[in-house]
Amino acid sequence: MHDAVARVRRFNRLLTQRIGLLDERYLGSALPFAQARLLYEVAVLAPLATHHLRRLLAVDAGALSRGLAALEARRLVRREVDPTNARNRIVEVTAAGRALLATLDRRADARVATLTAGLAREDRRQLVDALDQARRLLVGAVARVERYAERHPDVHAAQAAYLGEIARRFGHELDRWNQGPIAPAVSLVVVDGRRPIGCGALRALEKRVGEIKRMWLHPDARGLGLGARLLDALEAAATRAGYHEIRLDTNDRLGEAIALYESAGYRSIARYNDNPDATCFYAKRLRVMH
Amino acid sequence: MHDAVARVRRFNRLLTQRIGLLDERYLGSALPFAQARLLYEVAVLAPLATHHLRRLLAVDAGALSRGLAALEARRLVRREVDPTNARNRIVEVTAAGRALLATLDRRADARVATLTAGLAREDRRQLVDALDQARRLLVGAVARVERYAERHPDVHAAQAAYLGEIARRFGHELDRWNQGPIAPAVSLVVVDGRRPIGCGALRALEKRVGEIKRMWLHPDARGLGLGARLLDALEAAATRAGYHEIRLDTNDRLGEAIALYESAGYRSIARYNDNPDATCFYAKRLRVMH
DNA sequence: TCCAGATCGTTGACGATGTCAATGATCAGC
DNA sequence: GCTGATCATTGACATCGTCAACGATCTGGA
Repeated sequence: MHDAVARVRRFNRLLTQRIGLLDERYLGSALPFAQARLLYEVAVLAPLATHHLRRLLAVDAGALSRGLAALEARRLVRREVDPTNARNRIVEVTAAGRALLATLDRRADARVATLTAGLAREDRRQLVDALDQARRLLVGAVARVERYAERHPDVHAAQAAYLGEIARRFGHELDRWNQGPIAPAVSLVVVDGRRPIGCGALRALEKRVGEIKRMWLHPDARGLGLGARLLDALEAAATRAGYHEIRLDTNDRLGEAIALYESAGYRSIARYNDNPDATCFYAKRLRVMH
Repeated sequence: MHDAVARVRRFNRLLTQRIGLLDERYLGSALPFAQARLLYEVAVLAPLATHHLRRLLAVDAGALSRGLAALEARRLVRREVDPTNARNRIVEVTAAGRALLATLDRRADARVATLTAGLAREDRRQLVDALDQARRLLVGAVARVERYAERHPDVHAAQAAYLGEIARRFGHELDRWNQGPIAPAVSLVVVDGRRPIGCGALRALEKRVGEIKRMWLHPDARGLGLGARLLDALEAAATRAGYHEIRLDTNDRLGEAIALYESAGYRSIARYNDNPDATCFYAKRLRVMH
């Protein structure tokens, strides 16, 4: 039952935010609609610089500035000047922000539960299945994996979201080893038409050996087969670049990523670098192009 | 292919307008979003009094007044004082309004076609099937058939929409025979949560014989099984009221209605009244309650 | 016949939202 | 060290939804 609600709400979120359904507009009016959506996205992506957030949400700079100011006035988010670049602002969600978000989440759950309460169990199952399939196919129809110039702002934004998510999940920022640019690289970006919703990079590790770095998908875009498409595209780029093998490192706390690599034929290997944040290492031989 | 587009767009409309998806907001910016939606609904429902439109769309009176004024300034709709009640305004769509709507329609079609162009034929079929099923189940989950007081404004609004649609499809208003109140009657209204989206009435024809009048569903709510549910509810009300038989008249130009009646077990009978607009007559014996 | 209360459309006011443009601070690259 | 780019902020404006006030009109009952 709760899983059903969660699945309906994923579709809901896809349609409301990525496209626009079911109007969670007035869940008790704790927050106006746009601010609630903004708070959700910040919670998913923070800590993050606002100009990256702007890219990932495809919103106007003025609107974002005012929206974040409104959230900050309510002490739901915090904006701080980026110490490494005084033009930028880093956004984070406060404890109060997370608490409010949890409340809104419960209300939205209850609303969807009410919505589907009138359905027989079997119909509810069918609804959820149909919504899931519709979501998968809609995203599949819209999403594209594209090669972007290495310095394209969308590349930076998606990679920053990756670093932000890791920092949030690990409770600390990645080691300096993992910060900064990773050129020379092929940068792929997953776009849903208007927005970057994922990324992945390829760089040379040794002669004929490439390395995959910074693969990330927006949480709302996971579980739809996009990860496999992105990985395919990275491998194809590696093959075209003449590599015979791809390696990558990751962390055992990133279960989704590990499952993806293993199902794509990557095998576990010994540590091949000094990355202090990595605990797992994988490799895959590529079919050589002729 | 075109059928696929039409089906996707029905889902689209359900989500954008009844709930809110896919943002046909800026189809060339010929009209702002709310005005385009209003023009569409007027075209589907007109000729209709604005206070009925207000009920059917669940919009604020001020918003509707300003929206219609904006459309009228562009000469897309016409508002005229109701000759039978000077407080009311009757809205109609001008030829220019219909032409613009057709343009917007083509653009939306093209947009959906582009959206699904990336899918393989089989995937596109699955998408359309999933969307249709999701739409059917969502509407089924939300829609209710309820008994309203005979003079409830929503009853009048839905019945007015019925009369408006007939007038538009027939090219002329129904005969006076079919205008005015039809009391004493049971009035059922199909509601989607916020709005009336259908109606049907039952009145006494003879002792133990009831008559169904003014069955209507909003065009966007057709083909989802709601007509059968409404008819069931009317028959149940008739049974409870002690009727042994139900009759109804209709017109052979209303194919959807005739198909519904026949599939529900109604059999064609001879003319039983003087309704000048009716060409077909049906009856069904009810199971007697004990 | 007349009057009180209900119905209806319009208008003003307000806040939220999206968009565009101007501004000033800061940074990157030559 | 200078020029052009990047970034956040702010103002201006139109759209939109909501609430309230207003006047015109109608309805039902005395």
